Amino acid sequence: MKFHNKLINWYLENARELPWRDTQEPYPIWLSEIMLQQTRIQQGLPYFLKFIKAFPTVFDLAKASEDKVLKLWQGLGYYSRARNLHFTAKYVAYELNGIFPTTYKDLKNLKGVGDYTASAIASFCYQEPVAVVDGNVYRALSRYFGIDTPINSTEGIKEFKTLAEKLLDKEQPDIYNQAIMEFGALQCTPKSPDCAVCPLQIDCVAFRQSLVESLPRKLKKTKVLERHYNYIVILDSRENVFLEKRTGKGIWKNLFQFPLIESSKSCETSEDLLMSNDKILPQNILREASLYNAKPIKHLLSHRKLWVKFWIVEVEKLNLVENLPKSLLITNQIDTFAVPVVIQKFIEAYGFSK
DNA sequence: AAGACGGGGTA
DNA sequence: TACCCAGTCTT
Repeated sequence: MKFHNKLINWYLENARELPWRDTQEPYPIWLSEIMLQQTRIQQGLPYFLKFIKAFPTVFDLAKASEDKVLKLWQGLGYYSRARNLHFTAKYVAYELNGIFPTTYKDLKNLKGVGDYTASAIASFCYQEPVAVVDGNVYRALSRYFGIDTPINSTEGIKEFKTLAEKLLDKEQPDIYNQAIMEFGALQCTPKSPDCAVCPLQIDCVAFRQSLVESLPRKLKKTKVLERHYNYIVILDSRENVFLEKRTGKGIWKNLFQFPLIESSKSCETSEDLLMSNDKILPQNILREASLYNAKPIKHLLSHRKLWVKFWIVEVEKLNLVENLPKSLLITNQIDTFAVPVVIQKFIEAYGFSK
């Protein structure tokens, strides 16, 4: 039996039921694919359900504000996905009359849609014979064929894509693509796959040569930089608080936060804050800052290790504070703003009223 | 070609 | 800790 037939037979027995597998409509499939980039199904699923409920059609998503989209995306990470999602929704709704492109080539021109996602939508919705290559596919192919080319090298990306195209069942590219990804996710898992019950075991090079644990190969990742973040929570008795929007480049773009003072070393006193203050906040405000968490919160990202401290400044009335940057906004509805997870956790711990 | 970009699950 | 997850975009 051919490789793709074994895979599809396995899939028909083992496939999970997922909401985006009930349909061939591009909107929910596009939405799910964007959400699942570098994201486990278990983590993405509740967000998918939330989005479909809030935005049943691409027009509803297009009509929403970016702030609203980011708020619903809060906690899922890689926020450029949400910004690109919203951009593309507006493009499809207003420039394409709500009709998604129907080919791999045209889909790939959409913002946020790369090789994988274009292949997924083209095959799932329109049965175009194009092969998906995601983390699951890399792992399954690398092991089955015993390929040790690093999957994140330029050469590896080309090699695995070519191989995937060759293996594709062109009569049912949608089923085949689903099958190989599901196989990687459930059977050919990163750690301790249960090779004893694998339908491909007999021809699997990695199994026969005991290479399962060492494949796939991957180039070393970049090193993690450490940073010290001091968030200054300025509030009055009515729980009005200052927020600023992160703009420009860098993490958490277009999300909100308390005014931030970044320091090269850990700040222990309000004097330390003054030393690191980049002419952002008035000195008389900072002198009143009291440290909320003596032990910094360690917040790990894929490329950063953040040490986070929150400082509290209570004032009489927020709108009487002088010499503040114009970029700050005042709110007593902090729960309506999209914030990074580390700030959301503080908000819940501190007990802002909802 | 290498980095930037989040957060959570797992061993 | 370290690695991984239905990757894409920028430099």
